[in-house]
Amino acid sequence: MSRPCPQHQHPHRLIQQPLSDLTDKLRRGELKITAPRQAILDVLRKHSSPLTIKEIHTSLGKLDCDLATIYRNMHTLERMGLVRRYDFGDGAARFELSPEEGDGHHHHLVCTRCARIVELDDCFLNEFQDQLARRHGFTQISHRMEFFGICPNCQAP
Amino acid sequence: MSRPCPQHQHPHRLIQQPLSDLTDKLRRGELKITAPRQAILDVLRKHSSPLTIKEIHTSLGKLDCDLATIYRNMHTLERMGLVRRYDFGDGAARFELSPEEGDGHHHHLVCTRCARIVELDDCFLNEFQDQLARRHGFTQISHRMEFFGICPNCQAP
DNA sequence: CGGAAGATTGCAAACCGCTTGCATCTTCAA
DNA sequence: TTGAAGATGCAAGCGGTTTGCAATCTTCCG
Repeated sequence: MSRPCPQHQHPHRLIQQPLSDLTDKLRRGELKITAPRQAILDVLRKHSSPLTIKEIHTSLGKLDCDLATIYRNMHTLERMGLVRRYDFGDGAARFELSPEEGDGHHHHLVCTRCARIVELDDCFLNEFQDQLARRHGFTQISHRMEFFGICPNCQAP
Repeated sequence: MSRPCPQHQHPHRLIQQPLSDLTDKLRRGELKITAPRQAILDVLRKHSSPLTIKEIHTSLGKLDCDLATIYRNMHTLERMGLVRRYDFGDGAARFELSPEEGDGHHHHLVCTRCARIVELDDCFLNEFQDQLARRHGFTQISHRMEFFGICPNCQAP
């Protein structure tokens, strides 16, 4: 069922291609960029929406590798800054390159009928978030925010 | 392992005790308030934080009932206004009485080390949310927002 | 160069949250 | 009284995720 993973030929070959601007962090860490990892990052970079493991696996195409490998690598990449999201309501984790902080931080508007996702480009919560941290004595503060509704296509005529 | 459910004695007895202010909706609907449902609502009313199914099941104590019954009732109660949340990062759904809209709408600040949850009492997103709906043509819009950080107790000295 | 130690992967089994099919029981209405 | 509708317990099943293990590859050190 699963075709041979290219990993079999060159398992730990260090790949020196530049990563996306969002993944400089990854380079700074001591992470070996193996073929499956490179392929996973390529898929994530190609899509603007957060992807499930299954979607990533499907998108790998010829670079197909074992599901367990993807799951394990998502944990590894998460430690390096990848964002894991559970907020889409179906119980499956979704991943995206954009870090919670800094440039590229954004939120989504999700249609609850057809699952269409609209990217929102500005986040206005930084100041409020900082106030919150001071008020409650929290550090390393971050947030998640998603909007839900019914998109124009899905509204009954 | 599971002790006999009290349901066995009085399965569909209508219980007429007043529900919490948040659950007037439930009364208006045509929902039979059975013993397991009453017990579940009691547990939710006793806790200020959103609870997982497992936590609810544990809290039921002597009113213990089958897990499948809780799962089924959560769907039923959800249709009546109960709020299901997936935004706590472990993939398990959590439930709370407060509805998404109207009075009682609020968000949380979660400690990522000890899971302590701080309730935040004001939500300032309604106006922004309405703008968003107009701009993208969405209807029935709602949102989820959670903050994460490390609480004072968990910060290294 | 050779070989040990560590990292990564594929495979299969297990785990966990959740759902569903079925028999049983209660309620409610005819 | 009788039958339909709804709720529950039980057990099996499903999908997403994790884990144990052996094999393979890289790195490092003698």
